[in-house]
Amino acid sequence: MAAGTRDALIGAAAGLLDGGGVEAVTLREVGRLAGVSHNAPYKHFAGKEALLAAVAARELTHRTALLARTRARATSPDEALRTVMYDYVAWALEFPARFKLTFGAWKIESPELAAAAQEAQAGLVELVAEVQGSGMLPPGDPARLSSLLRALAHGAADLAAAGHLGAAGKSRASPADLVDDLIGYLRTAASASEAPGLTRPR
Amino acid sequence: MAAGTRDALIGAAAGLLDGGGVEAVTLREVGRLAGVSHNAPYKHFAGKEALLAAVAARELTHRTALLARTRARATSPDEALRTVMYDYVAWALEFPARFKLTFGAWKIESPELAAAAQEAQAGLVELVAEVQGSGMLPPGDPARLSSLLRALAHGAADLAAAGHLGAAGKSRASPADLVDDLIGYLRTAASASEAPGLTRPR
DNA sequence: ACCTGAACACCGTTCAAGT
DNA sequence: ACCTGAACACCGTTCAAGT
Repeated sequence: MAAGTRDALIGAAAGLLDGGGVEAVTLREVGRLAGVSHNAPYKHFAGKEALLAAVAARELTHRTALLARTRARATSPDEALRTVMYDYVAWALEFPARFKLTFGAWKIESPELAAAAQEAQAGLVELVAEVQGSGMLPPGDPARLSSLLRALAHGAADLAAAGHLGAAGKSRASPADLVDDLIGYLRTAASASEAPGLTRPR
Repeated sequence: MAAGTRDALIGAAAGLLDGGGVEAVTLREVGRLAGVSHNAPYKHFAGKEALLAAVAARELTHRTALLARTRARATSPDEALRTVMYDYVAWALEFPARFKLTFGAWKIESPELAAAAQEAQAGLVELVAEVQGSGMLPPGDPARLSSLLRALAHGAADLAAAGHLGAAGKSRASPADLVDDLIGYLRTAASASEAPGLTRPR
């Protein structure tokens, strides 16, 4: 009640999203779940797209908070990075609709959403820089290396959520397996770049 | 004319897809573009979802043919792999709606689509195995390594298409840059695994 | 400031017919 | 076998009111 109609609408939309994907979230049903009429949402959001952007912003904010908590609790930057990557793919597999919505293409200008996205990215870059400092990742621009890590996690999670990872039952690698593989290769590359007589090609 | 109504419907749907995304492809508009009534599609497809699956299958078949042509024309497996990866991200950036549709989650059972997906994957696995043979990629299960490569390309392309790669103008890495980075790290790891006195951790 | 009911244009799908 | 027109239930959005 005290939560306000706006938050109730966002919550109802998130619930419908989890239940049946984006196509299940209908402004009319959202209003029904929130206990208001089917066009009350227009007093809080410019339209359906704006409501969905608010859901995505809330989700991104949650993810950023989780990342900060993981960093604070981890015993090492290396462990924190792994946990963050695992959390990312686990989240995508558990809530595929939220995942797809959050990283969809937004036609709408949402400062709230843009700010949340930037903060999430900044946290990962900081973490990657820390791991580089401990020698477990190769040197170089931490922003670019974090883009590589994120792209891998994102792609593995998206393909797995859609059932496009290891089609036949042959060698089905989970997204977490691919995360492990990448980090392992990067660690090997980091060691090689430090080993005497082995320099990276310029 | 001789193309048949079915192909005309698929072509019309693909055109609408490119013009304004999935939400722009409407069974009624598809029929209009194909010169038939708004419910003629039901004589060729079970419903809207089935028509979209047919578009995705056609797209996947095209991509598989392109991959085979790239392999045949390349001067080396290494060059072929790079070209295939670049083509993948370029395709995603030029036709984001087709890309998203093709690798979306299908609730529908489409043998045509499943067969096309399997063939596309098999081609990449063969290519990766060839590159491994030339020592430019680390050893191991080629299916798993190809999943890693594909997941990176997929994630980089998807994030870039949605504008989520390198938010601020700071260090915006293109999907192709990330592909280069990954292949470079893998090559370093492959060299390290061959270098005497440097073994991969078991 | 927030909400409502009626209305409009649109869509996916079904059905009874037509050839 | 393929196509059509009418109809049904649904949706996003707008508008004139209400408190």
